[in-house]
Amino acid sequence: MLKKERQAYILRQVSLHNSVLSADLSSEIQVSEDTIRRDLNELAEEGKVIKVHGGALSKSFNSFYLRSDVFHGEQKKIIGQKAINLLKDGMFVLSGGGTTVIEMARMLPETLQATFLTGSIPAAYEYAQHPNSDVIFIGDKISKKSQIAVGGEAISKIKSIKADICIMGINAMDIENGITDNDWDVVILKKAMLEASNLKVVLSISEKLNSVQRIKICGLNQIDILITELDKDDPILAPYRDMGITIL
Amino acid sequence: MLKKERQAYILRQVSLHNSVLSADLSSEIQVSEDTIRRDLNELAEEGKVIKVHGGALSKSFNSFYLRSDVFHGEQKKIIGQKAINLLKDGMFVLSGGGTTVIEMARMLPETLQATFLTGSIPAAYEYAQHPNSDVIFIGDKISKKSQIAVGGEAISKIKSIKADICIMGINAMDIENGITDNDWDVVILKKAMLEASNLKVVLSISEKLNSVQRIKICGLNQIDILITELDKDDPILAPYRDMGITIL
DNA sequence: AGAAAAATTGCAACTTTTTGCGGTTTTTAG
DNA sequence: CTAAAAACCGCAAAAAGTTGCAATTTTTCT
Repeated sequence: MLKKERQAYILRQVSLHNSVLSADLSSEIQVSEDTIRRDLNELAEEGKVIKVHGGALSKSFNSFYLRSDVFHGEQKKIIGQKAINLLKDGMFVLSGGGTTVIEMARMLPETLQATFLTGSIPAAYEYAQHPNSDVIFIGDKISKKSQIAVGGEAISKIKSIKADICIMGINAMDIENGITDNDWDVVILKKAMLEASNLKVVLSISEKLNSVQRIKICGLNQIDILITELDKDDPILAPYRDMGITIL
Repeated sequence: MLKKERQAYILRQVSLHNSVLSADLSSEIQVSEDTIRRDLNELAEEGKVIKVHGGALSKSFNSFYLRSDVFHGEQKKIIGQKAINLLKDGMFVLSGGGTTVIEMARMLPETLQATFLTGSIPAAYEYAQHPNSDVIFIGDKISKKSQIAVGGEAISKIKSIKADICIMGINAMDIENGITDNDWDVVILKKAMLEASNLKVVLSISEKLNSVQRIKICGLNQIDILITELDKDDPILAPYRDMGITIL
């Protein structure tokens, strides 16, 4: 049995059962556990499974309990506060769904009367807690990984609107490649969100600056404002200011 | 069972019951209490549960909407279990958003491969936890009172589909007036949902039977199946059976 | 074609992780 | 205060992982 064939078999088993044991696979396809382990390592490297002691798990199975990113909570609150200052009564706000954005949503002043458009379940929930702001959910198939609506329906809905401001958390950005991500559906969605908004605001903890992921969302020239937890004169941010981005 | 799998199971139990006992988990998954304790310690370390003597508690903010108001939780679990038996692989399920429905969503078997369509934020969130089922959110303006999408956009989207089954919690029903509610937007939505489905299933704790509210959703002749926490031969249900509704 | 290079695979020795168990200490509840 | 339950500690065995290496297969290059 060829290596590729074997790995395809493993992937099928994983997606079928949500988890596999190295020992089982070994006896099923009659190769040593070492080989299975090496296969699992490769597949994990490629991000196709999650390897654990004794076997591997499917990605989707794991997605929901891998969250709880309360680690940088304080930094995200600082970012949220800065972002809130951009919001004014009457605005149409197109909003993404990362933890940073949700932190912001929790801190919104009750008096704000804005309309939030989002495809993120947690974000919609938070916005809906605010008595004076409206929430419009952009529906479609929900991506389990990120708890947001992705797909053509959502994209075309976004393309049909024009928001005052787009507030978006990101996964990676650097000078050379701009904003990047590793989830195709999310990339498409974020592109559409940026195009549909006048003012384009990006929220990011500094840790994510100067890192790159596989798929490009947009160049830095597309971005108007960058908000991090750092002071706006911090040297890390200088190159971004030089690119013409306003730093808050 | 792999360690991560076990911890995922524990997390699920915690979020389901708000608390777990080490001894229970130990006998459920057939490992020593020490192992459970170590798992709980790890999960507590990661901030995913709160460890206490004898077991662990859920972090209240882990699940993002309030659970305290699930007053008749046990009854709703009975109802949920009955409803789950109606769901088969491959089905398109149109789902409402009451607490009873959410209770059902939490109990879905992981192996179920169905597609859930809903406009309820909490329901979508719960459905999205299931690795093998898809969720499609029917977006529109979110009603703060009920955390569901209401409005023409949602209505027309619902009207454009045909689901196998509609699972809906209700607020009031009686023989004379059928199913009634007191929120105009919700009434419109539920009407559309019923029309878009082949099999129409209503979930209701018995307390809500034989009560009336202001606005009519539909007559009893529109309903195929009624699920309550009562035994199907309970005399309270007799008049509904006489109307031709299947009682489960 | 045929040799060199690279990749794949299984094996053995060794390390790390996981887990259950007995004994001891701490906590809880009456 | 006291007894039972739970937590903790250390240990040892089993399971899984790692590493280096040799045998074999596949690929590459002339």
